[in-house]
Amino acid sequence: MNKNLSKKIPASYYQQEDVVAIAKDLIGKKIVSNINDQLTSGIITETEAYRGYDDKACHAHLGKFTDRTKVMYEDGGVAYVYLCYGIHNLFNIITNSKDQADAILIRAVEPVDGVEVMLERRNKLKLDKTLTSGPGNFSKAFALDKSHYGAFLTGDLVWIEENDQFRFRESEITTTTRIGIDYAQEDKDLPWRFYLNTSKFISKR
DNA sequence: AACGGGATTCACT
DNA sequence: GTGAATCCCGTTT
Repeated sequence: MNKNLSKKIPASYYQQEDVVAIAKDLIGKKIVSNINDQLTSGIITETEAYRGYDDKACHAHLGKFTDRTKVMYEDGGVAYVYLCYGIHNLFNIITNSKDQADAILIRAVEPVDGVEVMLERRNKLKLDKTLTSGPGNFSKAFALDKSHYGAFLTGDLVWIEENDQFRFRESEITTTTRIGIDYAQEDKDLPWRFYLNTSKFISKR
């Protein structure tokens, strides 16, 4: 009774090699934040993979190492958060082993726990798909910002859980191209975005 | 010290 | 569909 209802994913999961496979596998899992004693959770519905050295869309392309990107080179299982367009905190999970600099951007979730808290954080009155779809919107609803740069996904602020109760078919996952990376030349067309097409909480179909 | 741009969102036409 | 908002950071001077 009441077993397996809360299974935090361990660091070894994030340290697997294939960032694209992990990005797809994260669909359907549950992401949780517990910030200022306010717990929010949701089902991951949309992700994008960014692959370290090779990927022209990745901030760590060709080993670029700066104050912003340095956490990407840590062992998998930490958060990489950065400010985009001066407004939006984008939340990523670093994967693979040290120095590989692979990352997965969380682009959308379907809210589960803490909807009232999310509404307050987003200055909204009613739940609709914009509450937690789109990477900036998700981060704001879950109160994830630059203060979580480098946070361990094995810690107590933000983590991901197995979600065995949530079932879906393989055909419910759409594989397509990433968004907002037109500068990445030929890599802009890599099929490294995944979303659960039966959810309405998707940034773009 | 200055400059330019971005893994976006929202309001408006 | 178009454009403004907004600021940190990486690059250049």
